[in-house]
Parts: sequence; C-alpha cells; structure tokens
Amino acid sequence: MNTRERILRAAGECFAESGFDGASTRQIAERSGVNKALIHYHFKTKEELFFGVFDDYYRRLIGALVDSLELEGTFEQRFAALIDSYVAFLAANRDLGCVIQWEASGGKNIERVVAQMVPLFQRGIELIEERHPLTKEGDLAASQLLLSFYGMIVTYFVHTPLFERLLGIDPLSDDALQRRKTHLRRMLSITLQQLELRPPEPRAPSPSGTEEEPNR
Amino acid sequence: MNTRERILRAAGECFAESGFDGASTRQIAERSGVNKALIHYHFKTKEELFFGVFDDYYRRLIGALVDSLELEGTFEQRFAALIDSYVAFLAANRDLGCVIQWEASGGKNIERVVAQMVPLFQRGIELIEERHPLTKEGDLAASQLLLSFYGMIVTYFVHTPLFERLLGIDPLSDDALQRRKTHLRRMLSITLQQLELRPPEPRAPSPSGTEEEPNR
DNA sequence: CGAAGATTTAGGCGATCGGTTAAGGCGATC
DNA sequence: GATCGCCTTAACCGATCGCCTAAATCTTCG
Repeated sequence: MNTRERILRAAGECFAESGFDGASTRQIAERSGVNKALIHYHFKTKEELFFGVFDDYYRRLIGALVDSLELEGTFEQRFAALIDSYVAFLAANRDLGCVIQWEASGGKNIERVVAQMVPLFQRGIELIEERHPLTKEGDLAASQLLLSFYGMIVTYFVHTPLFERLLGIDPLSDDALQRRKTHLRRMLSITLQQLELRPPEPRAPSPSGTEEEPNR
Repeated sequence: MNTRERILRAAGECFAESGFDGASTRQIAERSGVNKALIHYHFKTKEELFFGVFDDYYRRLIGALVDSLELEGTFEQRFAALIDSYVAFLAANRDLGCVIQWEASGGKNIERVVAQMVPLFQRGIELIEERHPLTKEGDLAASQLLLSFYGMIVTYFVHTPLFERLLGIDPLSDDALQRRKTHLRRMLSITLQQLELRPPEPRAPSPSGTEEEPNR
C-alpha cells in the first residue's frame, strides 16, 4: 500500500472518530505511520485530504449501488438487492458512513454530500413512483419511504457502538448482519404489500381534495 | 435567561455543529455573549460543560417520553404517541439530537449515552414482546423493530440539512413534520398489522420451537 | 456603611493546531 | 559520475486551543 492510500485510510478513521475539526493532521500522520509533512505534500491542505476521503467513499458506494440496480428481477427483488448492497457496503466501510453522517447533519461540506446524494435519491423516487403510482402522494409517498429505509439502514451502522452495548452482541457480525438484512427485507415486503391495495382507511378529512394527476 | 443557561444553549449549538473537539470555548463564549473565563467558572472544564448539555438533554427527553408512555389507549395508540413525542422533541431540539448522534457513533462519551439509552430500549422491547409474543424472535423481532423506528425518526432530524436540499422544502416546517408523523404512524400500523397474523411465509426451518408463555 | 461572598473581567500560560521551509535520500536517465 | 524529478524528513511559523490568575465589579446582609 503506497503512502497516499495509507494516509487516506488513516484519515477516514480519524475523521469518523472525531469529525473534521477534531481530527488532527498529526494524529492522521501517526496512525498511518508517515511523516506529518507528507500529508501536505500529497494533499495540499487538510480540507483537500478530507475531499479525497469523501470522493473515494462516494465513488465506491455509487459503484456498488449501481451494480445492484442493474440486476434483473421483480421490483421487490431489485429493491431488496439495493438494500443488501447498501448494508454490505456500510458493514465494510462503517468509518466512512460516519463521515457522511457528520457532514449531512450540518458540516461545512454539506454541499458536497448534497451533490452526490440528490441524484441517487431522485432516481430512487422515480423508480418507486413509476412502479407504484400510489406513492406519488399520501402517507406512503416515495420520498417518505426512501427516507425511512435510508434511516433504518444507516442508523444501524452509525450507532453500532450504542447497539452493541444495547443488544449484547456485535452488530457487525455475520449473524447479526444477516438478521438485519432479513428484517429489512420483511419491512420492504410488508410495505410494498400495502402499495398493491387501495389505501385501506382514508381517515384524511379532506373531502374536497380529490384532484388526480394521471401522468403529468 | 441567566449566564449558565445561555452558555448551555450556545454550547449545544456549537457541539452539534462541530463536535466536541471542533467546538471551542471561545466560540461558545462569543455566541452566548459572555466572557470566555465564565465558562470555566460555571463549568470547571469543557468536558463538564459537555456533560451539562448532555444530561440536560436526556433529562428533558426522558421526561417527554415517559409522559407519553403513561397515556391510556390501545398498544398502537400508545406506541404512536411515543413516536409523536420523540418527533416533537427532536423537532424542537435538533441540535441536541446531533450531539447524541456524534457520541453514539463512537464518541469518547459513549458510556454516558449507553447508560441513558439502554433502560429506555429495554423497556420498549419488554412492552412490545409483552403485547406481541411473535416479536420474541424472527424477522420482526422487537429489537429490530425498535432499531428501525428509532432510525426512521432520528435520521430525519439529524440529516435535516441534507433532506432540505433533497426535497426542496423545510423538513422542520409544521406541514413537513405532520406528513412525517403521518407516515411513521402508517408504517407502525402496517407493521403491527403483520403481528396480528401468523407469519405468512414460515421460511424459518425451526419446526420444534413452538413454546408459548401466555402471560408470565 | 462596610465586610463577605458571588460573579465577571482582561490578560496571559504552555500546548497543540494547520501549514511552510530548506535540506536531504533515491532511483532513472544521460 | 552528474543531473534531474519525485518522495521524505526535521525544524519551525503564527494562530488558536483549553485553562488559569489576579483584580474588578456586583450582591447580600449585619
């Protein structure tokens, strides 16, 4: 492993543990076993080092997700494959998942997260609405569903240290990961099952609002 | 508002934005409009200031959740009330939600998070298993369900800056919050609906495990 | 009032921060 | 062997960090 990769790897760990401000270049240098000045040689500034970690992460994440999107099968099978890919990727790159969490929650590099995530999310919303027109509005709107499954997945990995003490097991063990995947597939299954039906209990007290936009 | 409270409020904002290491006492002093040395007068160290923010947060959160747990009604109504309480609390205290996120993801104060969260989660698991024996194992285990709803809720608020650009609306507006609550209630409804049935597809190859404990 | 205690202030401490500098190794090319 | 370009090193810079000290100000009460 060359110097640049060793720095990137150590930087990912440090940024995940302490955030951008909290991680110091000296700490990153020490963990990667290189001289401190080498960080500023390979990456001009600490910020560009962060971008290096960040872009490398999204390059690999998007690669993994796109691969799973191209699989054949029913909608549910493809969506389940997407979930599995995300889970597998985060299980192998938890540090980087934490970095995104830091930035998405209001870091100064939020625009860089947005630029990567927005196309992914909008493609997901299109896919869902295309297959299930009921998700264009209502309490199972595609955007709400995506946010929910996104939250179910990432929280499991970001909060791993908490859940480890909570459940008394290692949430990243093969066994626990398999159970989490099975649960998520089941949640997907019962959600899609609802979308095959008309809304069962139209409690919404909006008698006039019955406008419909067929395809727009 | 006295000095101590102003410091606590500003500290919560700074810790949420930059993490424990990234937030500086000078920044906190400036934002709260007090002299820098006053922070070390009212709170001996930066760490104790953090604990002050942290404990104050959990004191109020647990108070809000316990209140909702004492409401009358069906299991679904009480669970929905719990979700609503959590959503309302995070909507009003997003900063502090981010602080917990930082620590739960591996901060140095993880033990303090664990001490507060474990009793809450275990009480939740007990309540679910007591009402729905099916959740004692399988792909809708109570722990998995709690983790999922926890993730659906907290991610919405921690990732608010991301979702704001994603959806083109303010996720903390009354309208958006109401829609999120409605969605979460619907997700709860269709999940509990599954628990009223025998597992529809008993793929689990455990034919012997049919023990039942009626009330215990 | 005046003593006593609580609160607030300016200023400075050593340590660490991100980043720079100038001087080496070191292999490839001529 | 000399030269060049890439990589690495120790030493150092000004700025900022958490924290402390001593004096000033405010509050309380006999």
